[in-house]
Amino acid sequence: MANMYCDHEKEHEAAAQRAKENVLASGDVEKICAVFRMLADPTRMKIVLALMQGEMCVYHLAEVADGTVSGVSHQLRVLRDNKIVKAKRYGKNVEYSIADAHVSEIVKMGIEHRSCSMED
Amino acid sequence: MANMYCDHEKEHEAAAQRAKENVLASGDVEKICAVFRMLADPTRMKIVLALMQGEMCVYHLAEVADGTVSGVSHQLRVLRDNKIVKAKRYGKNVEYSIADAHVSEIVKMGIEHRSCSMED
DNA sequence: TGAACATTTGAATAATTATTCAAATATTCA
DNA sequence: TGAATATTTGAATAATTATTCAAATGTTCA
Repeated sequence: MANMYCDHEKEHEAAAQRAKENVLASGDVEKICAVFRMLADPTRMKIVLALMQGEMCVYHLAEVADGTVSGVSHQLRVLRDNKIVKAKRYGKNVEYSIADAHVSEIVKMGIEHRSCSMED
Repeated sequence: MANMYCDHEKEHEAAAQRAKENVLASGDVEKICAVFRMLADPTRMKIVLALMQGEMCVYHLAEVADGTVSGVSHQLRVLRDNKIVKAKRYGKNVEYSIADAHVSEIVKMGIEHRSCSMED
């Protein structure tokens, strides 16, 4: 505490302190990560991007995501467990849709970020 | 195409079509995912949350993230490769900071999303 | 009821990735 | 130059997770 570790010790300590008192203190880091983890997989991302255009059932989602129905169904379960999408059955079919507006917003920001960092 | 797969066939087909013409067509899905993948790991998220309070060097980041200096350094490399953080050396120290404003915005949305879905 | 269709599930495999520890590199300063 | 400090790297291990295929479940309708 008393000894200087680096040139900007004081500023760093202060920032570190703020960080600890901030979100880190809540112990919610893992839960915040969970949202992002859902969007980190290409198959899941394709599913979400597809659902942002309208509700759909597994068959069409598999088509859009270019995967098997089984594989997409597995990911839909994960997405459902994590409250990213919701499901409703209509007869033989189950229609999926985005669970809440935040999800779409976050995805849109991701797309925007990508567009703006095109000059790699 | 001609046969009905489910009750809302037409709407689903239309949405699927839109999805394919949209972001999916760009082939950038993997790149969009990359941003989210960076934020999907607790250690990396803690690093980013810390840096949102101000620039810091590995030692303090390790302290905040409650990890080893080596482990945090590895993740800093990943974050750097993915343009999430940037580094600048000052003498013996290397100061890290958030690479661009989008990153902070996306993280904030994640935190917000978490806060709003507290009623689990 | 049972055949046909739509979707989900379980178990196994394969692939990805975070973490650890020891060693290497970089920088300052006496 | 060499000792001290700060950071990075490489290789190995451990853990997580996406995908696949076969089988099970749910739903309609003749």
